[in-house]
Amino acid sequence: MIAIGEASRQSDVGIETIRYYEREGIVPRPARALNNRRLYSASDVGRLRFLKKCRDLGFPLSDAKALLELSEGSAEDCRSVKELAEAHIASVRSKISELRRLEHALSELTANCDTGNVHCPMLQRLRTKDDI
Amino acid sequence: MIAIGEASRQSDVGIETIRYYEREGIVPRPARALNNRRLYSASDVGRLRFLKKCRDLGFPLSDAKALLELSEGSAEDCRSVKELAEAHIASVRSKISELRRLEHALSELTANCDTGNVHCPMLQRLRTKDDI
DNA sequence: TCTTGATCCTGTAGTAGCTACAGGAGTTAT
DNA sequence: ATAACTCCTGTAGCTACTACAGGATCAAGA
Repeated sequence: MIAIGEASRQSDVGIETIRYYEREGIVPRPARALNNRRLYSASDVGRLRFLKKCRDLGFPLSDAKALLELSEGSAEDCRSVKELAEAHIASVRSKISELRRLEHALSELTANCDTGNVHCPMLQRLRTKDDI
Repeated sequence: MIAIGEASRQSDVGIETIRYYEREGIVPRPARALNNRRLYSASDVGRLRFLKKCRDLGFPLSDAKALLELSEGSAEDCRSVKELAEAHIASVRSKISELRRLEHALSELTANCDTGNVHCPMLQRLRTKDDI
């Protein structure tokens, strides 16, 4: 059993974040030493690492929590995992295309930008153009 | 001079958002009628529309505020506009590549997902794999 | 033994950019 | 007169942390 600082180091999840996950009920409350300090087991650290990977993959915390529960459940509900993952992939793809649209619009807007202009073409279009 | 509801309709900025912009000092405080209701001029609406376009382009509100100020300033500082825009384009591009990395990782993780699996391969990899 | 520095505790507030109330007052149409 | 609408202020909620404040405890060295 290790203290929170060591659990943080082993899982690469910040100390404050660990306590936050506990407050939010994402991870179970850990054991406590006689001096009231939190004590983490290997499987506690495993949960934190699991959550870290989910978050690194961009899953919202609620999904990460659900995935963790699926992972701990008796029957591994592969279908639910797949649904969560595919919904997330879809949202990632839609973010990508939205950002590409932005990139395109911004490139167009700044195309005529030259530092010597008296009237800034980008500002003019932001003032007047109806569609971006 | 129009009321806030009409200004909201004309600018496509929500009523609560307009009041929020006022609180935050993004737009100047509008005139008030004798009954204390806000009154917006055509240029007030113009400012809101300008901000809306900046936000739609993904500029953070602080940038939108700066661009609005540049747009209202006496000398149009095209160089500053260009700097803001290019920094923003860079951040959009970096978000895109991060999301593409995620998309790739997620596709790999779900590649072996099939609803009939007894052990979910994605969960297994989330539990064990060190690098995502 | 004393002290120093590291670690831990709880609880609260801040971040971005809104959005959604509550509770009340005034306006407009029938 | 009454109902439905719009407006007002002020506060709280959203995501997922992060950063304190103010205090307790612990380990190691002089």
